[in-house]
Amino acid sequence: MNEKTDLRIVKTKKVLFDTLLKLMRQKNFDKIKISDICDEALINRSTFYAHYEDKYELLDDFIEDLKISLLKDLEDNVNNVTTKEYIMKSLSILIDHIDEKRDIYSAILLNNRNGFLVDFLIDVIERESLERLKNNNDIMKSELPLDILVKFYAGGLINVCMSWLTRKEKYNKEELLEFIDKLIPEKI
Amino acid sequence: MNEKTDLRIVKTKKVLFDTLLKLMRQKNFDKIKISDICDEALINRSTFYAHYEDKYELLDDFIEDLKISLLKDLEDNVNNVTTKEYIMKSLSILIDHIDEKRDIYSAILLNNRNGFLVDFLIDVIERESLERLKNNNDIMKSELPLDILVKFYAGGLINVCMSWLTRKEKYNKEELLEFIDKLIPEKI
DNA sequence: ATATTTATCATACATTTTGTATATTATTTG
DNA sequence: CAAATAATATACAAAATGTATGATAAATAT
Repeated sequence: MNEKTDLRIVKTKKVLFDTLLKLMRQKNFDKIKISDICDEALINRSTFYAHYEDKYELLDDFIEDLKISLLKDLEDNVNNVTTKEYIMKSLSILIDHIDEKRDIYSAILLNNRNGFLVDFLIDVIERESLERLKNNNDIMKSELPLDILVKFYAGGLINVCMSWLTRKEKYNKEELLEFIDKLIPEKI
Repeated sequence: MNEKTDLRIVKTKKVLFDTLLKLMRQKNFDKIKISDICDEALINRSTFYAHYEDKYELLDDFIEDLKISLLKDLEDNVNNVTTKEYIMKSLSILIDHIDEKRDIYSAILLNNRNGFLVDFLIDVIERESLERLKNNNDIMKSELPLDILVKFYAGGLINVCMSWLTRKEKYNKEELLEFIDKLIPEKI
């Protein structure tokens, strides 16, 4: 196994991704046609259909790629620290990631496809910190269910990061992280 | 001014809304065709075009309607209390609202069109509580910008409410409000 | 109640976009 | 270099959209 995919396929998918991104910066995904993408990408429309059923599959694949690259950035985030430290470190990596791929995430945001980030963060927190949270006396005695707590922070923090994306000039990365630091309680 | 709209228009829009909702519960908005809507609604397709340019305009109008009804529920939420009390009351009304219109919001959520709720909550908080927040010493000395704070809570709280929508059996409305109460600090 | 207005309908048709099929060409892999 | 296969060019069918028009029905105004 680990069969290498044909170079031509790699090329085609890359140009499809690039073109999709380019078009998503110009207009809403809803209004983008498969023929638009192919025209712009200079590939034959039948080639598109050889790879994807429709444009939604292409977008899914595109976002899947984003997720994988995000996961890769996160993977050596060693988790032998406190929950807060871990979340802060994860968010720092996430912010670097979306900052580097600013144009991509702006387009994603513009097209209301950023929901996956909240789920992603929930996954990360649950995978890495659920046990620690369960053993946290402060939280357990607050009688706040963990799933609620995790959803609250994931939703809030991603919303802050995404809004920062559109107003980057207002605060720099370090300031943003300071604010986030203040939003997450120590005792968590 | 205040010219009454023709009854037939009211009827047509209502059946279009109802049908859109029905279809959105069955499949993704992306996959719904104008002809699907018209067939199901038993209206002529040219009638559709007499009112809307495309299905996205219909959806916008539908969501606009939701917003208006939400605003109406909120409007007699007298605001002579603390910020926390005000936000709690607003969320209580919001939760009642989405609970009553559970089917609608489930469909909206399923179709990733719930982003407007976060913006809506931000608006509500900013309109009603920004001045009070500005005069809040605890917040001001924390050096957390208000816009960040508001976005954090709006994103987090809406995310909690939306996830509750899909797992209603887990907690009842009163429990949910208790949890939210614990998530919002007293001093705010 | 009747006249007027106008929204809806039925129908037809042009256009756009999608989806599929096939033979040919070009590129990659082994 | 040979075999495999991805991409292309092309054609065409089907689906969906968008527009136009006269007839019909429903609502409003007098």
